[in-house]
Parts: sequence; structure tokens; C-alpha cells
Amino acid sequence: MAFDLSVCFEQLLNVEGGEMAKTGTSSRLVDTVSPRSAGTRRLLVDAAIETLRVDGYAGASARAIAERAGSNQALVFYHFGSVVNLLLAALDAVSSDRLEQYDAAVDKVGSPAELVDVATAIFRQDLDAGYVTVLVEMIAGASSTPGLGAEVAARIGPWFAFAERAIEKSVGGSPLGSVLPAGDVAYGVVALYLGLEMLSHLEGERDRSLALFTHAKQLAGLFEAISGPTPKETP
Amino acid sequence: MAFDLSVCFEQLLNVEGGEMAKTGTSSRLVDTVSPRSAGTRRLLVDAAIETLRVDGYAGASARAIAERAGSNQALVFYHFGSVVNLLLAALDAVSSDRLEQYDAAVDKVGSPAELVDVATAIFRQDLDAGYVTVLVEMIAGASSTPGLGAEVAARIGPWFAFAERAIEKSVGGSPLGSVLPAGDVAYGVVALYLGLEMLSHLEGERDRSLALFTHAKQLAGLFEAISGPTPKETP
DNA sequence: GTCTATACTTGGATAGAC
DNA sequence: GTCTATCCAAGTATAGAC
Repeated sequence: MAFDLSVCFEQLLNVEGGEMAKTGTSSRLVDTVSPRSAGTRRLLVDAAIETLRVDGYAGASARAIAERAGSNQALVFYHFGSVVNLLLAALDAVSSDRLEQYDAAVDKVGSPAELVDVATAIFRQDLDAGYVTVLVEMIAGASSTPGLGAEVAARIGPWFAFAERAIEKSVGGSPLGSVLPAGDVAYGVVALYLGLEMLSHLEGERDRSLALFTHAKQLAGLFEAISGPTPKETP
Repeated sequence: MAFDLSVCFEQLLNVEGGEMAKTGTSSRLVDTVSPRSAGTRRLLVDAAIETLRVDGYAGASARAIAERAGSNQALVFYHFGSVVNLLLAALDAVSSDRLEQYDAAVDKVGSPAELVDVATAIFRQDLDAGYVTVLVEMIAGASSTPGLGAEVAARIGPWFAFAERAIEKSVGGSPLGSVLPAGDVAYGVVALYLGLEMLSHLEGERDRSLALFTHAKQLAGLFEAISGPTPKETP
């Protein structure tokens, strides 16, 4: 067997028929993964996130990432097989981390106004930490790398699903909810989220984006006043 | 007046003391532009647009663009000084072309429902021709190249201005218009537009985006019914 | 103005020592 | 698992022939 690179690679990336990687960081049964290895991978993934955030997709080279990780360029290929796979692992990390946060936050939400409040806080977090930038860079960068598009698309799916759940939960039972399909609205909300992220980064337009949430809050209040006190109370 | 492309080019290369958009070899005052030169530049700009669209920012190299133009790699540097400058020229071309179209289309619009109709047609055009992809790629790519962000931002400005005018025109006089500042709404609309473009490209999600316009049409109709026949009739 | 040739740099990826 | 060294491909940019 000589190198467990193949094994490790299997475990790590779960590559099947396709050319591109499937899962993210650990996966599989983790018996054989040394803590040292895990630590390095972690460092590389974190550095990849930071690099995507700061230097964008085009600037996310193995060398740039490794340097930021205080590590070695060759390790990128040892642990992830290719740069793109590392970037996908980074996207996985961001995605699961954020969705967990979103779920926890929305769990406590009942009314549309509350939903907007929570969304505002979350958006501010995302913006400051640059999480969604990673997503945006991967989507935009996908054009440059054959096969990457499908991988990224698969990782965005859960974002739609989450948005749909959140919308369904807070406005699903209302008259508006029966006119507008939650799925379509969710799609639009995710699109808006991505777009705001892009524009915010382009200049010091952070405040401009946040202003929109203020307006949304007003509209949510208006909406609640019209359609009744709490949408959850009419099962 | 022949081509105002030359004028555009002048502007592009005359950007002040910054590091960006320094002039290349030629291009002084443009009295001396030969038709041959203009033709080549045109070819390169068009190829740059196409390359940004298909291969993204990271794939838009001088070689790739020149090959698509059936031209020579060295000409990129001769005519534009650098690859980024050519990409900015491409963005300029797309931007002015599209805004002209938008203006013409919105000029005939009165009611919100009409605005949505026009926007739908325009969006479908943009999507199929990939115009906005160019914009998206440049915004996302700006992270990788120091100084590019400001240049791109300057070129997006007119898009906000246009959106604001369009919104002001069709809902400005209504009760909703006095609650929601047209500028903020415009910012959100542009963001949504960019986000939908991104997502549409990620998969065959074209229809999903277009569905949103259908819903918007319904809402516009509802809005008109509530706030009166034609917003323009109450000056 | 356009082409070929070339200098120089960066990046992906592998080999092999430790 | 990690590091150094290295190969090779691709990219930017310039020089000089046509």
C-alpha cells in the first residue's frame, strides 16, 4: 500500500465516478486519522476561507493559502489532492457552520418581524466575517474551472432549503404565503443575500445594505398588522 | 462622430495618478486612431466580454482573449496596456450598451405592472446574452486585483442611478414610494438582479429566476389596484 | 499595427529526503 | 506527515522584425 494517500484521499474526499470531490473535511470513520493530520487540514481549510475572502477565487493559489496557514504548499496536494478540492472543503466548512447558526437562530422565531430581526443580526455577522464572500467567490469562480459549478451548486442547495423553511415558518400560514410559493421567495431571498454581499464588498456600502433590513422590518410590521397577530395561532 | 469608443477609451486610460489604468504604449489624444486600430480594439473588447462570460475572471487571460478574438496576445498590451484595462474596457462597453437599452425601454413605462413587464424582458435578454455575468465576474474578481474594486465600483454607479430613476418614475408618487426611499430600493433591486444572475448561471435555474418576475407582476397588479389607477395621474 | 520570439514570474503538481 | 527541490504549464509583459 506504500502511501495511504489513496486511502486518506478516499476518506477525505470520497471521490466516486466524477472528477470532482464529494464531501468535505473529515467524513468516514475517523479511526485512522491522526490528530496531527486533522490539525493541519483544519489550518489549511481556515486559511483557504480567509484567502478566498481576502484575495478572491483568482487569488486563492496553493502557495497563497499555505503561506497564510504557516504551512507548506505541498501539503495542500497531500491532504486534498488539488487546490479546488481544498476550496470545496472550505466551502463545506463555511456552509455547515453558517447553516447551523441560521437554524439555531430561526428556531426561536415566530413572527415575520422577528424573522427580519434575526436575519439582520445574522447578515451583519456574515458581512463582517465575510462568510458569504466565500460562497460568492466560489460561485463566480466556478466559471473558470470545468465541473466546479455542479459541486458548488450542490453545496448551495441547503441554503435554499433553509430559507424556504424559515419563510414557511413565519409567513406560511398567512394569506401572502398562499399567494407566493415559499420556494420561489426563498430563491429570491438567497439571491438578494448574495447580491448584497457582493455590493457591500465593492465599497463601504455596508450601511446601504443594512438600511434595507430596516425597511424590511417596517414592512414586516405592516404585514403583521394586516394579516393578524401571530400566524402560528391558526392551525 | 464615428465611434465614441475612442472617447470611452480616453476616459479609461486617463484615470488620474492611481496605479490602475495607466496608459499603455499608444493612445494619446485620439486624433490619430486608425480605423484598423479601432477594429482590432473592438475585436478584443468583444472577445474579452465573451471570455469573461464563459471562462470567468480567473480564466480571462490575455492569451485566452486574444485567441478568441483571432488576434495576437501582444496586441492586448499594445492597445490596452494590461489585461485588467482591457477587462475594464469590456465592462465599459457592456455597461453603456445595456444602460442605453434600459433607458429606452423604461422610457415608455408608466405603471408598476408595465415596469415589471419591461424588466422581465430585459432580464431575459441579459441572462441569455450573459451581459450581467460580465459585471458579476468583474465585481467578484476585483478582490484579486489591488485597485480594481474602485474602478468597478465607479462603473456600477450608473446602474444604481438608472434603477432609482425607473423606480421613482413608476412608484414615486404613490404611498409606498413615500415610505420606501427610491435609492434604497434601487440598491436592493440591483443586488437582487446580480444575485439572480449568479444563481441562474450556477445551474439550469433560469426558470426559477423568471418565476420571480411572474410573482412580481402579480404583486404589481395588486399594488396598482390598491393605490389607484395610474400613479402619474395625481401630480 | 501586427506578428514572432523571448524574458520573467507564478502556479499546479510530484519526488524524495527527513 | 512534513519539508525541500524540482518539473512543467501558463501567464504577463517587452523587444524587435515585418
